[in-house]
Amino acid sequence: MSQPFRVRMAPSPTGDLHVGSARTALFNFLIARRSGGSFVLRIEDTDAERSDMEKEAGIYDGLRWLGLQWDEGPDVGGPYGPYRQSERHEIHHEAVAALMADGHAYRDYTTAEERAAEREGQRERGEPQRYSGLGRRLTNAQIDERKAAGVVPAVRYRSEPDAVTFDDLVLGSITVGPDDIDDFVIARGDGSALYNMAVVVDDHHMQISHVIRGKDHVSNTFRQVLLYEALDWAPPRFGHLPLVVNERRQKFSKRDGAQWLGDYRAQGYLPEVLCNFLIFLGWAPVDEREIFSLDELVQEFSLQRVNRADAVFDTQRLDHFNGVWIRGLDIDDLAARALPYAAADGLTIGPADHDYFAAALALEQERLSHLNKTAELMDFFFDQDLNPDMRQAKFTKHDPSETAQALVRVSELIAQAESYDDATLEQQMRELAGQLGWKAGDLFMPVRVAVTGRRATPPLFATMEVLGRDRCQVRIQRAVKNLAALTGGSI
RNA sequence: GGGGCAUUCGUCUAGCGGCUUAGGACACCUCCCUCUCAAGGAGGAGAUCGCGGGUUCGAAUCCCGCAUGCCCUACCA
Repeated sequence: MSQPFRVRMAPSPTGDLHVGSARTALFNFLIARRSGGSFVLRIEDTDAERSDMEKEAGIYDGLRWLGLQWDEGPDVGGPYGPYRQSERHEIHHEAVAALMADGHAYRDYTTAEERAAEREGQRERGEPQRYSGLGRRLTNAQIDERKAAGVVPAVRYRSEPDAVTFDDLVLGSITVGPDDIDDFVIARGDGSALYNMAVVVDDHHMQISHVIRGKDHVSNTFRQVLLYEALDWAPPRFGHLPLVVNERRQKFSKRDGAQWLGDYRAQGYLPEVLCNFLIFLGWAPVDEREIFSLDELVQEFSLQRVNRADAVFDTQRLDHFNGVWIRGLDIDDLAARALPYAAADGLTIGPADHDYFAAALALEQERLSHLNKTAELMDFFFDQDLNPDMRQAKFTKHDPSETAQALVRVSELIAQAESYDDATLEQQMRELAGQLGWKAGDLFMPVRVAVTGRRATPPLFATMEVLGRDRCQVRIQRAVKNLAALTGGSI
């Protein structure tokens, strides 16, 4: 990639970024950065009636969260604005007028009923359903009549019976036959430009050099190419990415659960992970590495290595990436990221508890699969009233009263330990197990349950060190009490 | 109905005419490590490269046909 590419991302304001759009944005971002070019954000809000500002913000949030900063856009401006399609009506209109002036487009006074009837007839006869140019054949008298009757004409491109070909950066050369493009509408009755028209005009005026988008746009591309020719503008290069599909190999939809970036954020995925995962949906590096930061992707990415086949969004693989990235995070970084999730789940961690939280989190780091599991994994570190259910200890080898006696010994040991740390604790507990004639593991499990209230925890002694002597002592006392209740008497 | 595109383990992918008994990763299974859970390590199972024809000394790789799938087929974007 020698020339700086000017690429763009043109989402509709939906309030959040769709994962498919996020992926398209990623590819565009990478191409721009890699070539030293520009990444343009254009909001395609022409269809929207209501206030889009909030929905627009959702797009910004998603992009920023992923780390895909744009160089030009509605909020940051740029030399080719405005960057909101709804503010470009006049520019579109000029082009539509030009097309009409030189005969490439015409006003169509047919009615919706007439067009529907034509389609219906074609369908019944088993013919391809295409607009035959009804409006071109209306006589002046008919047109006057309709004008008088209040028919508001749409503007249609006047198609010629030629094949259209373009060379796609990903798909290669693509051709559509002469009969397969009809007189499509480029502007509504009210004069506003339709998608294909608006896109061509905007991309041209914004000097977009490469249009990289989803494969679902290839059929639009033929029309757009025609418009570029009619307008006598040099078209950009096109590159169509394979689609991200669900398990059933269809386009992602609401039925497929999480389809918005915000969903993934809420589920505790790291933005780095989304980038890392998404880029592998349709692209692979030259070697067999799998973990890439955005910066590394900028170095490695190449359009030539983009696939043509659609890719299934595999959540298990996403989860795996999340784990790898979480484990790779520096503990302070992880703590800063996990804190909001923990707080959202009701874990109150004041500034004074920060170090304690980080120390505990360090123990859970390799067990944390998603940031939103933080509280679930760590609440026992913060539960002042933890009241361990000792039945979890199972008592397969030693019954509750025996276990209680052992815990009393543990409590004494804790009280006397001159140094309350991982190594000392382990050494002394192993000694105690020996004195008791227990297998070490058989002693550790009830202690674990007593001190954490659960069976699955980080390594026991490191956990006890972080919890601290007092917390452990209190919890073991309670455990002994609970054990006594289980046996129905005292010990 | 029409058009376009695609088709390598269940999934993401490597492969670009011989180096391939088709490589890696996720998930799965076994074992090791081990105080639990993870993480990690070592193995295993899993793809006649959609099917059928060609081209070639030789094809997952090139060509043709078929099948299947997806996308598009609006005065939506």
